[in-house]
Amino acid sequence: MTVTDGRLVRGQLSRQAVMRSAVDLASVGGLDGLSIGGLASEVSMSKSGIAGLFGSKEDLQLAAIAAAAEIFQERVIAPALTTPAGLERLRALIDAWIDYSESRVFSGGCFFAAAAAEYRARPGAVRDAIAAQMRRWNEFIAGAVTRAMATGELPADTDPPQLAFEISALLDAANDASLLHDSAAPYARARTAINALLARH
Amino acid sequence: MTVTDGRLVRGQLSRQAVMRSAVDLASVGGLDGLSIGGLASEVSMSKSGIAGLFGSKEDLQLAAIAAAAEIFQERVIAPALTTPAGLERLRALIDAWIDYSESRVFSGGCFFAAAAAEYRARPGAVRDAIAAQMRRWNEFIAGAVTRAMATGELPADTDPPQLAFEISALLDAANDASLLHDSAAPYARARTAINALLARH
DNA sequence: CCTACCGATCGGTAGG
DNA sequence: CCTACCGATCGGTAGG
Repeated sequence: MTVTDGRLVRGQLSRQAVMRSAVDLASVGGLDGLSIGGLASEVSMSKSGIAGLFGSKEDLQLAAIAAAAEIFQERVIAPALTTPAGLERLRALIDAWIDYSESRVFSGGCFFAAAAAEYRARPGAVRDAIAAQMRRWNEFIAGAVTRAMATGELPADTDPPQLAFEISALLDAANDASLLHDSAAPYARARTAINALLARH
Repeated sequence: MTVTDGRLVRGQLSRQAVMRSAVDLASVGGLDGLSIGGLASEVSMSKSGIAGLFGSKEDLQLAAIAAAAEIFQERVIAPALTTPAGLERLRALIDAWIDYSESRVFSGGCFFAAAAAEYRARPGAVRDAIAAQMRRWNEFIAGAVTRAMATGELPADTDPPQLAFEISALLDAANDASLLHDSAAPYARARTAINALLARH
């Protein structure tokens, strides 16, 4: 397969555009509510055109999780990595996440929060993939906390996984409440709580 | 309609049992995944028997929300109300909620956490009913905080809605992570965080 | 990538 | 509360 194969290039471009729509649809209607037919009409393709791109519905769901992870990387992780390690990077990470949620990168808010709530009690490959992403995210926050301890900006008795749990809890709650009540106020509450948390440490 | 009408009595008993199954199914598979046919086979009734009890799927969903609210009242609110108002009642409320989530009163964990995540981006009567229940719950926590301020157990500059937001964020995060990772550890993290929060105030 | 089709299930209703 | 049915949509496949 060469890069100059027109069909391949078109196929890849189309697949990327299809995935962007798939993730957005799933953030609102759920990964289970994401139907092959519904996605097909959203992107003006035939149902079997979509089916052919993925193979099965579960493959489509797993592809959506991978695509969402890429966008999360671009929007949240990458911007934070441009700042110096330590408390500044931890704060940049929190700001980037709030911006990612509040600016509605996905119509239904954070894709992973929605997907985790939907599949947390349904064993299988989809739940495993979501759990792996969530674990990565929490470990990334904990790593940023550890770096801020190394610079002396957070005290040596800080418990990184515990603080990461608390930070992600407050971020998720802001995402949840903002969507449920059509309000930006929960983001301010999360910022207030996280600032107090970091000031206390 | 008299209480001695056999058909009525049986109808009410059956409706209650049906609702209990409906809420449990919805806690795992979502309020949208709750199908009339699926519920029918779960309780060994005909599909139109279930349909006749409710009228429409949306009515079934709204009835499930109301039934879940009743069980939540029994399991979380009522036990807390047997303790004296103040910090003790606030702590009883938190303990009761953790027990309600951890003991899997519903197979999929807290029904409202699941329903809120599913419908928060889908306007309509179902979302409105869930939002109203969530608002009530947060106001109840805030009220308990206010009482603990009145007894002097929490300082006068405490912000009740802010503290209620933080407490419910930590509880929801424990429910989420416990289900997603099949672990009881997140409940201990939530307890640790909430204890620190209350000790700081 | 398409049309055309499969069996299964969806929400809902007629009629009893 | 039941059987029997309606049109629509589901995931998936055959064949091109």
